[in-house]
Amino acid sequence: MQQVSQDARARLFAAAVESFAAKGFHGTTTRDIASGAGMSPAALYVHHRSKEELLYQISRAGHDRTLALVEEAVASSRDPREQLLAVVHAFVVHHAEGHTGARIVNYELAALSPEHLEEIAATRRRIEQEMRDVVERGVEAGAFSTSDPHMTALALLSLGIDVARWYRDEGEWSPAQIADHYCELALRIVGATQGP
Amino acid sequence: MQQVSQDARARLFAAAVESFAAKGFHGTTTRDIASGAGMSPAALYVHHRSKEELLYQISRAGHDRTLALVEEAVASSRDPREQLLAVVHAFVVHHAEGHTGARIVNYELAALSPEHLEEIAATRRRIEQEMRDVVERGVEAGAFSTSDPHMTALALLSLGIDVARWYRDEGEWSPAQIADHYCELALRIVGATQGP
DNA sequence: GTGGCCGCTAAGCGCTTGCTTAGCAGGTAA
DNA sequence: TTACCTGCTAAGCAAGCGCTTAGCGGCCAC
Repeated sequence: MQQVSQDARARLFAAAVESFAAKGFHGTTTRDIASGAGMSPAALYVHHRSKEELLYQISRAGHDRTLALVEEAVASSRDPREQLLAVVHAFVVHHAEGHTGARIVNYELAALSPEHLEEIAATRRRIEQEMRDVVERGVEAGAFSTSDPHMTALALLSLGIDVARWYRDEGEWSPAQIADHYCELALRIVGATQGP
Repeated sequence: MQQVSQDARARLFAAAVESFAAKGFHGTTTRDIASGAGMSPAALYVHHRSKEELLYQISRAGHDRTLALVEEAVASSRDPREQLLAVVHAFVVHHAEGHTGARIVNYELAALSPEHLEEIAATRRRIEQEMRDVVERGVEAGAFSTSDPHMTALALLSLGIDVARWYRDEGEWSPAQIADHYCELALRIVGATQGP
């Protein structure tokens, strides 16, 4: 039974992700979510405390995943140039393949309760800090050249986040193709000196 | 009376912009809009057909303004490099200063009726085409160098649009400062050869 | 002065919302 | 067989939703 219960919980979670991404938190009803999971409206409250709590869980999981992704990419090398390429590639692929979840993560923050928002915002700051550190270390090492590392790092994140907005599964580019091109752009953006 | 009436209409429009931007279309009630304009809920329907119609008017006006901005910037010079700088600067300043309206323009498209959405989408395609043309003309003239002008143009627009998401009035950079830095980034992104 | 008009509101209609409650099948244990 | 537990649903509640209707008050031409 535990297995079945976990499955029902996960189906509700997945249905909520789909619905929130397509129609937004306020545009989604608890009936939408329940019927998307093939259950009655009341079933939602067997497994989740409220609609907002469900949004929070989705946002929490999405932000944690993104932070982990970024940290892993940074840890994959000691060379700022390699770190930049790893972070940008992982970040862009994640925002393209996971655009459904990423839309909730980036565009439904206003629907979170103040307490939940503050907690999520702290994770966002850590993600931004990781990117800023990569750019700053590259500049210090003489591998990058930019007049404002802070804004440059923000632009790099911005570019990746916005992929979740415009990416379509049926589009002409695959997530990997976009990521490859964005890696080229990233090197230019940070003013990377000629490679090894 | 005409003057007073136009004023009331504009106040409702402005209140809707504020509310839609802060809470999203579905998160905003007609009572929010009316009270934001200092009027009773019924007053909204004296001046606007429906809540969706109001969103459409806001989206329509915002997209027209953006397209005009881009077209003017492109027309300001015959040199691709100058055109790029003019477009990026105007685009970024617009998305920072007008971030309230720009958020509705870019993130509330899903709430439009299918007919309204199609009309708006056509304007968006024209905006994208303008940017693509600038990049392609630059490449043809040998002023720019990029492996995929289409995706590069998309990245430039993407960078500007996302400013509307993260920009804060109380932030450390002014719209002009952001635009100036983004112009530098834009030249790098398109692989501009050394300037005159 | 007065009849007509116009911008606006008070009140409320029908419906949908998030969420609760009472209870029902079907499996488990003794 | 019986008593119980677990995962779920049918039904529905109070509140809030978009929008409508009937009518009021102040300004206008005459």
